[in-house]
Amino acid sequence: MESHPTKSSESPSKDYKSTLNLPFTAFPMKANLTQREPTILAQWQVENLYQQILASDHPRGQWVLHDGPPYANGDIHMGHLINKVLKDVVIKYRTMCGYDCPYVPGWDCHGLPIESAIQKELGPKLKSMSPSEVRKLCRDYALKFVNQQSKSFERLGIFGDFKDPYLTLTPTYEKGVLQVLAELLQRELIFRQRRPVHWCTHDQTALAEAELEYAPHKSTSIYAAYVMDLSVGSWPVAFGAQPTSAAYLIWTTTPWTLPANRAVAVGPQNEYICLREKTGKHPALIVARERAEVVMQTAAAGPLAATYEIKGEAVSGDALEAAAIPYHHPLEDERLCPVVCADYVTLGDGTGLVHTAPGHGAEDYLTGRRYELEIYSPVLPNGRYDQSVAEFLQGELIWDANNKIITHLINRHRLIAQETIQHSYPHCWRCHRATIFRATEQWFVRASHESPLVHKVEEFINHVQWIPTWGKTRIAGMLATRPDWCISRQRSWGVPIPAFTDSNGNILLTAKSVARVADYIGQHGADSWYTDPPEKILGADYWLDDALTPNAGTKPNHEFSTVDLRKGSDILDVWFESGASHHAVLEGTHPRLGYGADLYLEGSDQHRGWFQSTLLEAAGYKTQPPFKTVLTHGFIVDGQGCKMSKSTGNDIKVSDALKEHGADVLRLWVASVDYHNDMPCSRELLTRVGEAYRKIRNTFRYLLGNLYDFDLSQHAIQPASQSIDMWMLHRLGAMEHDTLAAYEQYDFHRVFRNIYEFCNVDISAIYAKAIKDRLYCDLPDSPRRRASQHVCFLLLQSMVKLCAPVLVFTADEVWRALRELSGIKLLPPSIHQARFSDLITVQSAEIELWTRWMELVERGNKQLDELKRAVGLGNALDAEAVIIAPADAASQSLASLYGPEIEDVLGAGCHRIEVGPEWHIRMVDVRDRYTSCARSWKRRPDVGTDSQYPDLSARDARVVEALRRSTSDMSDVSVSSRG
RNA sequence: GGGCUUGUAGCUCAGUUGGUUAGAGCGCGUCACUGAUAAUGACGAGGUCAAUGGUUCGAAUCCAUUCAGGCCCA
Repeated sequence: MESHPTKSSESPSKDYKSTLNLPFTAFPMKANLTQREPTILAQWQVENLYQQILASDHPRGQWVLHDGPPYANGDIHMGHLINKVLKDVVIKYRTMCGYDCPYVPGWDCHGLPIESAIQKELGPKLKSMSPSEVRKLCRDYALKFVNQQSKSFERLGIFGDFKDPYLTLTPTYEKGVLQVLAELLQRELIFRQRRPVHWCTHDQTALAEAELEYAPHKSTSIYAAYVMDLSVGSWPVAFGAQPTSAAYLIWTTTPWTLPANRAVAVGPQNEYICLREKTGKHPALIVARERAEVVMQTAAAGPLAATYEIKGEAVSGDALEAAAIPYHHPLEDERLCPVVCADYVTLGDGTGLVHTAPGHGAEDYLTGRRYELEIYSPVLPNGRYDQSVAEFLQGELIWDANNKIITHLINRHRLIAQETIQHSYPHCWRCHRATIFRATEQWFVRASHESPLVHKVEEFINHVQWIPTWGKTRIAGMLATRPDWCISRQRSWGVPIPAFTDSNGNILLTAKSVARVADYIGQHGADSWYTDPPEKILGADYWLDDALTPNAGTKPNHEFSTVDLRKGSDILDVWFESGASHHAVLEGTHPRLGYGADLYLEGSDQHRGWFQSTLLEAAGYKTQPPFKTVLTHGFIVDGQGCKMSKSTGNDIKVSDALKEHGADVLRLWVASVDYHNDMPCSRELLTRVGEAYRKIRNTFRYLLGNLYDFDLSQHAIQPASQSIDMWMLHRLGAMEHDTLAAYEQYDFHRVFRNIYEFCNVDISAIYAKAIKDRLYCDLPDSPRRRASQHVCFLLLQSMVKLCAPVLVFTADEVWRALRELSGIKLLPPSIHQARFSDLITVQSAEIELWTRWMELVERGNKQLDELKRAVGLGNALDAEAVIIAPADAASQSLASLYGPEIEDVLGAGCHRIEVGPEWHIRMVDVRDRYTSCARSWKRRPDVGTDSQYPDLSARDARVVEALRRSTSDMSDVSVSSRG
């Protein structure tokens, strides 16, 4: 080994380093994004970049993504991040395709969360304040968070009209909302009805489905006997002899609804039997056959402590109904209630007989309507019983009433059993307290499945592209089963439902009156509803002369006198407000956008939320759908695929992640995972993405580093057809093609994969390695070198564009470095003003040969590794590639043509061609055989050919000699023009 | 409990209409380089395709059930 000539023994080596064209660039390897990004942002501000982009030419016309408004409350979280980044990526991509893509961010500013926050701040002071004063505080609160979130979004590199966003609290927006309401009134799609709605007794308001959260809740469940009046109807003979007393056994988890009981529902298909207690002292019980065993076990432990047994045959539910034996109301003995049939009665739990209180349950209500039962709801807004109930319950809080009712039942021997159960139960999204169903007078949009509105929505749905495709199934399914939409809320922070009542109780809410109020509020803001008198708001006496409000209790053609009107105090559901943005923004606050957005892009939860409220409203009066495409993304989960939440401690804060990684890394993370499903995120994953970012950045740096003396206008040169350059261009073309297709299909994780693997494999492991020798060692102006530099430039230019929608800061930084190069000064200042270039295409005939050469390279690498282990060969430059080619002339000529390229792709010192039966390669340790070139470090036979440079290979000797001459001839021109 | 949906190496993802020994990049391990250097290259080890049971000559792929997640609802 010692006999091998080594580099260190060749002292002149150091002297040659100055004759090399080593990479040079001011572009730093370390990104330091946390510091750098804000300076880039500041630069964009100075350049007024977003406005510049909007003002430029857009040959492909307008393309609008309409922003779904986040709630103006709290700091932004990862959910905001993915949504806004995805939107921004789409918009930047479209912009670079030549579209005009204005982005108007919006905020949902009204609603309970803000009002609750203010209430909490105010405490008891609240009572002394007028709605207007409270609204002022709510407004300030909302605007504060709009401002805060706005800054956070901009920090993420999101472009948009942040100086002129849409806010649901502006008068113009509010006007738009009311105009939509007027349109729906015009088409008789709004009605008023007494109906059970989800009700929060703490916040004293009706709640929408979207305002509920389900959580475990402990309830007292009871088995209660509703004693039958056997003097009426006919005892089913199948039950055996008629007992002296009998009862329907019901099971409920809400004993407090017993006062409102109006019927017992049975399943028409279910079979019922009669249980008799052995002693005969207690009433016989009617239960579903399938539930009998469970009931007997439970009852045995109950207050009656009795054993029951089955007597007689079973009868079906409809037979039970037909028997028409009423029962005595559990709390009002004199009231007789019927047995009715209902499809929803299941045998999964309970007794198969359902206590039905039409004023306190959705299904109960429907049953109540069908059987014309009283929709009775004796509970006040604050959750206390009114005066219509039994005396011992009047004024009682319902949650406290359970025990009183149970005691009452026990005293009257009507409680068969009682237990505490834990089950999932709806809670108010704000105060997190359990909610109830309570029948009240509310405003509804006719949106249940029999409404014409729903048919129109179904039609719209078919004309929308849903991504992923199952979005359509999902929203269609929801639509098919949805109830009418309760749009009234008993709060102050929102858009008022501009209904008036006169002293006779007639209600004024018509398309005309609402349109009139819309104009007024559009001028004076919704606050004016609370401050200004009806005659000022409406302007003149008013007639109910257009669409009647069904069930509003107003006679046709009733004449209202504005001085006799009182303003209603309900406001609209916030979902109605945001759902109106298709008009209030696209045709109202920002009419340049126009109705019918190209894209809505939100989390998949919005199938029930914004997409649906938008569709329902638009279907009420528009002929075209409000969006052409709906794209949904999933939710953030942790490394284990579990939901992120503060309570489990697996949540990642945007501000922390931003501080640690910078916006571009976070954006790259968004692009790296498949957002169609849940998006995994963890510290480890972000670190991984950070590494990917560094690889991409370093690739840019390497390419830039090799272009320091490249002038596009002078040096651009076509590579030789057999060169690795051609292979590289071909790969670039293919990558560009697929990456742009991936953008077009919103497949951003494919964009990421393409770019990242391209950096790792095509550029770094293959191309950069192969062209090192020619870039570093050739004469600066050698065609071979210039051709590779040109390819480096093309790579850089293409990749920086492909990265730009995602890596908004880094791409801009690279772009500005690119502009500094010679001969290409016409580029726009920022990458975000650039357009995608035409695709690079390379004729494929010669390219196909490269699959064969790459196989040889792979085998060569394995052999180099074996040589490394076997004989300690550390450097491929000390090896010779022996390319074995078939003997025919064509193969031999191919081998000699591609030999030098294969040598370079392997990073070998030299190559030689041999004849063999088939294509093969053999790597040979030539440390004993050849000398290493002191300049290129290639170990090859032609070292020392030039006697003037005995330590150099032929190529290097020529180069050094040429450099020597040029420096001595033109001593004022430096060899390398770096810096 | 219902609707929609997901489950392929440690991680992120590919796997066409079922067809050899299930792939890639990263990470990891080992080694090399020190002229991309807080970089770079090479080689290598990793998988019962969530589980079970079917259909089939043949299943990651089709069917059923189960388990574990997610969103929405009850």
